[in-house]
Amino acid sequence: MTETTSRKTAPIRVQLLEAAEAAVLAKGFNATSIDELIMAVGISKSGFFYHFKDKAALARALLERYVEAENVLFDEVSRRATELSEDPLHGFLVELKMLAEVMQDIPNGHPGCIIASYCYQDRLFDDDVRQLTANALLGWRHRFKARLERIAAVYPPRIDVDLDDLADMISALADGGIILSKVMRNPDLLPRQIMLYRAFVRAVFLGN
Amino acid sequence: MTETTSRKTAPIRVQLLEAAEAAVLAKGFNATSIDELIMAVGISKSGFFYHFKDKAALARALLERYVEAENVLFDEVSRRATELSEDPLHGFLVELKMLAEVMQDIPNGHPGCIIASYCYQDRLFDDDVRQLTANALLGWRHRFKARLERIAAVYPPRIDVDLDDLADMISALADGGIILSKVMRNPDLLPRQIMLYRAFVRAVFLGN
DNA sequence: TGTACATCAGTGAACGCGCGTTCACTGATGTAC
DNA sequence: TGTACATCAGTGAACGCGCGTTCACTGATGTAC
Repeated sequence: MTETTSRKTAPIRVQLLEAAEAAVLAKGFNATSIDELIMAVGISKSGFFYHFKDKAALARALLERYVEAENVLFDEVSRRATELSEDPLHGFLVELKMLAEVMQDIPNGHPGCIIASYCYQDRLFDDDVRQLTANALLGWRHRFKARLERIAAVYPPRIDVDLDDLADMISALADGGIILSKVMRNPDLLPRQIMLYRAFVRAVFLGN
Repeated sequence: MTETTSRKTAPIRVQLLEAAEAAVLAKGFNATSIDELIMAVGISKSGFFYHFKDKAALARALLERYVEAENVLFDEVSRRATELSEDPLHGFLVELKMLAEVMQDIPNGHPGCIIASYCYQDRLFDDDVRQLTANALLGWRHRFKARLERIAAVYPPRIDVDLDDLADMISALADGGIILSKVMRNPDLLPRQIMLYRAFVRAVFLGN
């Protein structure tokens, strides 16, 4: 009954994290006050400190929740894509298309990447948090590199590229595409960049 | 005698902007206090308000200075590259190589993009500032699209891509590459992403 | 079934400090005549 | 060359408000015996 879509009221702690995520992505961590979060959720200030020992604990919980959710999303899309195709290249191309569609379908565009936000405020956080962000990006590099290597074993690359770089490129284009979309107020720009990445992958392994 | 390399002490206003830029890229705008800037520069708080009517004026000046500097850099690299080659495609490939080298040569890696930073804190700023960031990205789209169109006139694209998207891709990869480099603490990641973009452009117009 | 205690999920009031901003002032340099 | 005034580039003290954090407390639910 604990739905991920959280029909009806989610636990206070989760409500706090949801309010915090939106605020942090819009104003940054420092400008996000505990006061505004408790007002949004309807508890007292001391109630906040029951759930988080201090503001730094909120920062860490927010990051962990975000990374976990992204990993679940990637797992899900990857699973659906590999079900549809035996061939590693075509499976990956399907996966990228699905990823673009997921981004396309977010009502007001992707709300933003907590890692990118934290990266531009990293002096506010301890090394613990910095390590978590680096590990998240490393994880995505490994995830996509593994897929690229399975492709390269079947389709020898037509273009000389480093597979680590090509794996990182998807993180770079996601973060960069989110920024494009947000700044230009055009949600399409992110999925379009992902489709461009797909065209590149196709060119690398298929030659067109 | 007013050197852009600013040997010997720059004007106080410029010193304030330099201190502010470093602080904003490390902690965000809200967490950057006027106190720390005046301590870095050695003036009193009222001295700050002589140069900027309020903190919002600092935000705007910082952004304008950053966009201007980037445009100067792009102009410079573009000029040097077109001098070296008549052919639009080879000129652009040289330009991208130079851009990667410039990024490579920054001592501790690229310090960060003010536009990306502001994008993740945009509720802190007025529409004036938001318009400036959008216009900067639009300018870069037009700049690179013009180059791509001149290439496409000579080298019909082998891969079906939208030239607006391909032009935007360089902004996306720059912003995304900066984030990769900062989070993973590896300055090479940004220039490597730019070289990957170069490989893609080559594939689009040359087929390999 | 009743009593004692523990845990959970908070409340309410107070704190001190850092922040952006204002205001009246100042000493050095530039300009008009 | 001397005087009057204006501008430039700041100083110093005070302000009030918002922030994160602490502390003693509480009422509802769960568990042991």
